[in-house]
Amino acid sequence: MEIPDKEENVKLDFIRSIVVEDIASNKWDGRVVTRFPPEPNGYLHIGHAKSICLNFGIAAQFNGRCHLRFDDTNPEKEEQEYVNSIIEDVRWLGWNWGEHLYYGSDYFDKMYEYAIQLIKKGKAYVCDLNAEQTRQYRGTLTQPGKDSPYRNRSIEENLDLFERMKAGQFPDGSRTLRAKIDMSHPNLNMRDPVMYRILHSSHHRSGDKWCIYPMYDWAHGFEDSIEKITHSICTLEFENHRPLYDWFLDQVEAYHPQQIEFARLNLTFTVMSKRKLLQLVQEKLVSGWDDPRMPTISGLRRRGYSPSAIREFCKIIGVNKFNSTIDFALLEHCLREDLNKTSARVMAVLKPLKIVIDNYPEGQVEELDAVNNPEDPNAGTRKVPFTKELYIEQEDFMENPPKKFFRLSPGKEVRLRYAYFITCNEIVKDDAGNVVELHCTYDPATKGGDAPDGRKVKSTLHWVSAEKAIKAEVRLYDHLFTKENPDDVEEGQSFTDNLNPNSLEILPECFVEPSLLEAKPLDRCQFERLGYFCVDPDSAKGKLIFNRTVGLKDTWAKVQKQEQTA
RNA sequence: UGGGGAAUAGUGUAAUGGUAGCACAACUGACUCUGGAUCAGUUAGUUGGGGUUCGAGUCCCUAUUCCCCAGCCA
Repeated sequence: MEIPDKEENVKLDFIRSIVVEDIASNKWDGRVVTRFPPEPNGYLHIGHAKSICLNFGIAAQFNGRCHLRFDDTNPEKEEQEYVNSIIEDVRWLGWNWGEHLYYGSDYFDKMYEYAIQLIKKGKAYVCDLNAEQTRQYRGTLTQPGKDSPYRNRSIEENLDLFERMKAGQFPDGSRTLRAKIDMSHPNLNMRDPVMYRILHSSHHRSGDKWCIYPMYDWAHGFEDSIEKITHSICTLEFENHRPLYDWFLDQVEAYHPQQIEFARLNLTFTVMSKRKLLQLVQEKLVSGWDDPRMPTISGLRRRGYSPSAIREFCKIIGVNKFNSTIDFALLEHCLREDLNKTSARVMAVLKPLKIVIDNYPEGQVEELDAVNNPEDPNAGTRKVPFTKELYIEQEDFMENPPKKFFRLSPGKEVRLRYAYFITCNEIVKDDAGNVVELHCTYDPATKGGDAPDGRKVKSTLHWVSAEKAIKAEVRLYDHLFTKENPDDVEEGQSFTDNLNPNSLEILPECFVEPSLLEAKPLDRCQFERLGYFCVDPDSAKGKLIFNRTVGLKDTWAKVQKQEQTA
């Protein structure tokens, strides 16, 4: 497993500043305890990574600890599959919670005791209003609510009714336990919020033990409290809930962590809500939660992202209290920066064009030395076989090249990387006029790629031996959505209308150099001049499949684009 | 029109009353056996209006804009 970098040098964002102050004032006896509390109702995505890196990062930086806690208070949406994936993803990102793996559902008994306590204080009551009535009684943003007719039941009656709710004597939705706060409070969350609802639903952990389940507001503070969390970090939309968080904890005089809210991550060209990601999966608009186009951790992993690239990204985007949308290019920048340092280089040809070296001996095979990673001398070298018939990239040849095209064209000399200078002499076309084969000559004196006479070429091409190369499938990806903001839709449309029809391009007939024969799923490498690639888990013995993680920066593509628009 | 938050280059993010800095993006150029990488450089910013102050992105007032809240979801 990759180990996260030292967290010591992380700049002090507003949350870390609070932590530093609290340590200085000894507010929590010097303790720093954070938690990452996902609900297991979906797969984790890059937005969660921001929260994970924040919480685990703070713990690492300040000698504290961070708990992984499943906030599993709604059995209707939660599944073990999600628990498993979340554990895998957080671990893959490189974080370690030690023995501190918890489940909110493990605290249900304690929460129930607290509820009894609140009823006994006259601060909670069983309400017989149904969901619709409850909404009507709540009032609106500008109008106060009305007290429930059941608001003033006696403590004894409430105790009895709540006991019978727990015992399963009432059907779903027939009653709730509510906090007695203030139906005219300007913050709607304080208008007698529901603490428990009746749900005869089997829980992924507690099974059928309970048929009443705590609501988030009631449960979350106690989960934090029981675990002696110091800084309970959550996203902005919970700001309105903080008064309730505080109220509940204070009513029962429980240990009281500090809730701090920060802005969730938004990224261009993608959606980040679990609901929408679920929809993409359920409607089969992607191949699954781990589709390489998904912003999920599992999707990014399969795409070839490295944990350290994601961590670096989370580190540099900062933490704040206002909504912002990060340019996807920044994520890709972090990716390339990491992959450039760590990826072994290999040669692969995606759209092959056969070339024949006319003056190269028939049947001869030369094993040429190639550098594995120019950024890392320790990565060593490997042998690449050179033969009379080769493949180069179709895009690397043009019959009638424009001025700025440096690659192969009739009469032009280029270098084949680590091999020889070659010159194109003859073009073979099919009946339709497509170039299907090139005849070239090589200069034996340029073996290894340097001309003894000091002559220069403008371009170096990648290539593979037609006889020795391995066939492979390559999957190219583009943004899943065509718009920077996929939610930018016409009236009546949905974000799925902005799906990019060209987000996946499958190239079934590619060739990679033979050193890749033993490549295993999730192995990463750079295809020289093309980009970073990763072996897809769909690969089987004898059938290699590569995902393009991200392309290399391509100034030629930029030049082409400029000329098109000019 | 209730309450809670927030506004710094195109995008992010620093500056905690004292020269508005950094990154990404874009654009130049150098170098290169990856048109990669690397290096050098350019463009570009404090939401508006008042006030306090020797001095304001920062403090005060005011206006504007944006986000969140009316689940028995989290």
